[in-house]
Amino acid sequence: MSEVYESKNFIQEKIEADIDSGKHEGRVHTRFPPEPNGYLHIGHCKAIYINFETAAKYGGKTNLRFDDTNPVTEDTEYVESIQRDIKWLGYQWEGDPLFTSDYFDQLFDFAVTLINKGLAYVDPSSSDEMAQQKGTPTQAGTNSPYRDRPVEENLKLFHEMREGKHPDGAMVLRAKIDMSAPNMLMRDPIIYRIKHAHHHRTGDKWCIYPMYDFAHGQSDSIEKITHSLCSLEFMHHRPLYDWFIENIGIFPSKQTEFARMNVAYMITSKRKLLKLVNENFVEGWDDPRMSTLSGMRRRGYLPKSLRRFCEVTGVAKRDNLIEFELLESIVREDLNQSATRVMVVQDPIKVVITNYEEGKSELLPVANNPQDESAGHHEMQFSREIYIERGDFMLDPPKKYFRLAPEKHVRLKGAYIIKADSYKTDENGNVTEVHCTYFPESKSGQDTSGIKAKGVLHWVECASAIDVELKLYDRLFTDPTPDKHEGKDYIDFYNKDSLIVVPNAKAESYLAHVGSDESLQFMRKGYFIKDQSSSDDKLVFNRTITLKDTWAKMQKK
RNA sequence: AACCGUGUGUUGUAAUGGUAGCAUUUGAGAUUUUGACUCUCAAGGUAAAGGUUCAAGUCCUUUCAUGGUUGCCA
Repeated sequence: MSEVYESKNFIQEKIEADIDSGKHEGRVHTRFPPEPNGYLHIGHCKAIYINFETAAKYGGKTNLRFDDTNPVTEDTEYVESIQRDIKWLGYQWEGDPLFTSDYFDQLFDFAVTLINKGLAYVDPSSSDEMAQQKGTPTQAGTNSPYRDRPVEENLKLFHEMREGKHPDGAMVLRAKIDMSAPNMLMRDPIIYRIKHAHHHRTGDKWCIYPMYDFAHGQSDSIEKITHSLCSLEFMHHRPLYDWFIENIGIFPSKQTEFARMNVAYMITSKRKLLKLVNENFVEGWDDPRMSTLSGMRRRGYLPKSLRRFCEVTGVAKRDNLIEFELLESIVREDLNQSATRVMVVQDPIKVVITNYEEGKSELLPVANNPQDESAGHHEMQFSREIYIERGDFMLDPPKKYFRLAPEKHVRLKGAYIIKADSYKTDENGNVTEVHCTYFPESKSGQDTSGIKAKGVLHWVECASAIDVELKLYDRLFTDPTPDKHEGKDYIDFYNKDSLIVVPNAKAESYLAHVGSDESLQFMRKGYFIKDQSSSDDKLVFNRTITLKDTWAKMQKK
């Protein structure tokens, strides 16, 4: 048996080393710990992928834990959207969703433990004073005058904090570590603060809340998480993470950091996304232009594409900026495999086939997906008057133009070859109607005409066409890193053409019956999905992405 | 400046000290009843300098570049 060398990322190598050494009896348990204060975005997508896939690879489990230690910003709306999005992505967490707030009692006890060990103290210093004490990265800090407060006094004050005897900001509980540590986080970090605020789950039970550093690691430990995978920004927190676990004496979860994924033209700052929503640059968190999972779902991206995107972009520790084109190529590749082909004319111009008998019509079969024989076909009505795309007819075509022009032949996809004979114009010289003749022997699939037509056009028969609204989406920003320019706001790079509405496109009747989960390809145009805002009276389709267009690219040169 | 990280084609990511590969992108061509898809070919890379070694992207040293760290956010 020859062994194929399998390349592993650094997290997998670390886990395999742990398994080989018998750590935790080879158990692998990860967690995804979002704060419920915003919608999940492409960056979370990567974290979800890494946590769930890594555990699954080693037969382990993954918890979903809401890191809800800041009642001021958190809300149940987000708790729900987050669960919906993770499920949509295709992952299922272990058991019920968990909440850091469920551990508030234990965390309080942990704090008491530290106080009793002389490793935490209550400090009434003001915010400014504490900042002074902290020093700077190059300058050691100084001890708080309250650092050596006796244990009994700390205990009494801490309980008073809990009982609501002190207002917000009056005092905090601090860990007693090392005010001269090179790592600023080790300079007696705050672990509990007073916040007389209503919590989305614990209500008014608490008026003190633990800080992230005093909640996250311990929550991992309580859940017996073996591998706590997080992004690089928490690297500096690892010594603190370990310090608390060690000094409280609880299960030794270990943190490993990876570089978070950055994607060109997408922003992932919750605050900046929220501003786009609040100031109506987009229609909501699920606007198809947003980098949120909800947005990408509404845009028509498939969950498997997102998973594959995460896989293909890999796991490493270096900063990265993934090209948007890579995401697009994956989205196209998956959609190409499964999308139903239909014809929709975005900017119609009427074509009259003068030698086609008036009043006659026929039904012509069109393959649902040439990539997949088993997808079958549907029928399109054909008759004397049809619409084609305005841009597919030119009076004075350039070289290598395969489309319709006077005296030129084209194939109507799935139908006949036609030749343009004449046309009508309005008073401004714009073409309003094209008159053609068709070749009865050139019928699709049984062509005996011998006529060669290089161009193939999509079309929709006038009488049976239905009106639909199209929303053509493009990237939200005109710059790949809109929020990385000094002195410029990311809003300055807002792409005003990121949404173009086509109110009256002409679609074949098939679209009247599609569901909102059916991926569609509007032939020669792009991939679309029915929007949730559609009603029986008004159908709306979102453009997921265009088809590649080499002709347009050639034209630009 | 100090501390902690990170440097492989345009971008992303592989390579057990032993042939620098894959995808994307770009370009050329073939094919095509979607100027799509598919196929073929091509372009393009180990930050720099030294060292160890039969052999260095990989190990060591120095330099350079780059990210993070001075919230009662997570």
